[in-house]
Amino acid sequence: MPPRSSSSAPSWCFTTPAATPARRVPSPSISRSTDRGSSSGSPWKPRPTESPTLVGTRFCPPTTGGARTMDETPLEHERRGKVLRLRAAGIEPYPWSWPDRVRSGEVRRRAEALAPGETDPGSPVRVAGRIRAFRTHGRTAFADLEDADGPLQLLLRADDLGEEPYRGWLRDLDPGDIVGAEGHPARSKRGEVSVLVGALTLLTKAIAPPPEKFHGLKDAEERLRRRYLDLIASAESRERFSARSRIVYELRRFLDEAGFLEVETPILTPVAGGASAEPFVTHSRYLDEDLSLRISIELYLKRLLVGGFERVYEIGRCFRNEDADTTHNPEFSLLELYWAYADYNDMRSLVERLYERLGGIVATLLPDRPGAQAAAREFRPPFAQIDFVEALEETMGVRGLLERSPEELARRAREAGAHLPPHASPGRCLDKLFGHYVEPTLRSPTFVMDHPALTTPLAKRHRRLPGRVERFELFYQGVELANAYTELNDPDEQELRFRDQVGESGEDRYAYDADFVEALRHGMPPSTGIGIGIDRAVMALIGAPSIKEVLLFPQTRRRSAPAP
RNA sequence: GGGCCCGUAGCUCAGCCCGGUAGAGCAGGCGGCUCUUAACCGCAAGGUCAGGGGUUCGAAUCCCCUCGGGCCCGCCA
Repeated sequence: MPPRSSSSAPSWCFTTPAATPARRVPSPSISRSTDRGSSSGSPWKPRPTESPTLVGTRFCPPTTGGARTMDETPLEHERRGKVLRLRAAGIEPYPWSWPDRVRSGEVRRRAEALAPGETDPGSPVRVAGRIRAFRTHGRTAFADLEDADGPLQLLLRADDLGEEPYRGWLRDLDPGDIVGAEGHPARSKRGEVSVLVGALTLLTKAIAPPPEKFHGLKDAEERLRRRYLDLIASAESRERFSARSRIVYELRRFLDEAGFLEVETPILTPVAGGASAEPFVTHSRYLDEDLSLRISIELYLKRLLVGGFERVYEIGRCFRNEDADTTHNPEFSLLELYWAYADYNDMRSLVERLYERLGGIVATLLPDRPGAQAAAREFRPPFAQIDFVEALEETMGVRGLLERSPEELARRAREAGAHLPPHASPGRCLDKLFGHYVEPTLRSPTFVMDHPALTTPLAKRHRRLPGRVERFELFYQGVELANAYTELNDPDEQELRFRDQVGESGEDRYAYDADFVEALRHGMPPSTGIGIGIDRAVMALIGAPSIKEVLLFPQTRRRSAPAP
């Protein structure tokens, strides 16, 4: 670390040569001219040979390279002119680095003890961030800087910075520019935590202006398409996505502590199985075969149970070539977990502890978000449990539902508003009925238990209840948050169910995975498995109304070219 | 796939019902101001009214089509 201080003057004083670190070689700043003592001739007087049009009309950029392009706005044109002027003055608008930086939180801590108008006499700090607002006030100016820790005011005075820089390049500074400032923690006379700046360095010139400083970016479409602007303008948005990252991080920690091993399995697969959904299909030139992007992770993870791994999970992107809406995106993140020698009761208890942990995390992360606070309150074990059939019969006011004819079930489902194909299976009808009558009523966390076997071909039959499988789904606020089974591990039954599915649907969307059946023949231990949609889990935990609020870049249509 | 709503300056929005020179604030320009914080004061500028077509003497405004987005319903474990 090179020496920072000078014996002759306060180290932060703008006009002191040692004001900036000696190693700051590739990072020219406004202190550059004084650094090198080039006192002859101000860099602010444009040299006529280089940019003649700067004389007289300050804001008419030079013609060389300054011509306004077709799709450039007047504002951007103006800012490009500033770039040229800065370069003409020997200031690099896009320097290389800004070492020894502290974040605004550090400054805030040091300035907290100060009285209004007081300056911390200790060592200077170097901060960096984007300028959100700029208030000039004659020979004093205020800039609102923002970095990862939040906002921080810069207090800039001509007396500190020097006449030429203050009247010169500071005027070419705009909201949206990224700057580095060196100076002392201070409080303004009004008490605002600030940095009393001794030297200000342009770190990145923004050509395009940021969103409006007070209202931000509201247009829903623009917020999705240009998420970076949403993030610049909205602390709430930044916190939301940070919270998502933390949720996934805590999820991994929880599972690792529980002894589960994270693995990675193929996304490009010959057969997209494990769920009923339309896959995206692509083509391998190497194999000269069509491959599907996975729609679930299930069948590969179960192969690992056959292979001897006893607790595995994967968190990964899955893809379904279907519509997008407030709860669906064509690509989404799925957690699947498989646990040998355990059953769905063990899994239920794991899920309770998991959501309890995550609820506590979001409550801490997002103290001002009602949805997050509600989640922390609600996800307290034990969660409610209801029996699939009992709950449905009670809500519908019908007895013996499982003994009703397929025709009656289809009729009742259609009466409930479901659009069903002519020969919809009874299982499908029961699913529809449950989705219509019961699911919307499940507001607090509720396990729906022991589905009819008809609705769930891939789970193991119930050990006591005939016609049922060992399965649970977790619902919260009417949305499914988890789906778990005691897994089917009988290879012959698995083969039959694959065949039934393919035959019954009459569609090619159900894929017969012969290789998976072959794996089961070698013996998969009794196991339980679960799938949790990460995006929906995050939505539930933070109270987001749409999946687009928890996806950084949700799928959007290509912007169309103007019609001819 | 069906219904409803939205698209005006870089950003946030008026104007649209009831057709008659397209407005404001922020941001940007010029000038002023040594403690402001949505700073303030003065001046000047900034537009493919999403795109195309139609009605009309005249269309941001009325009608049709297209594009993009949002919400609801449907479809999709």
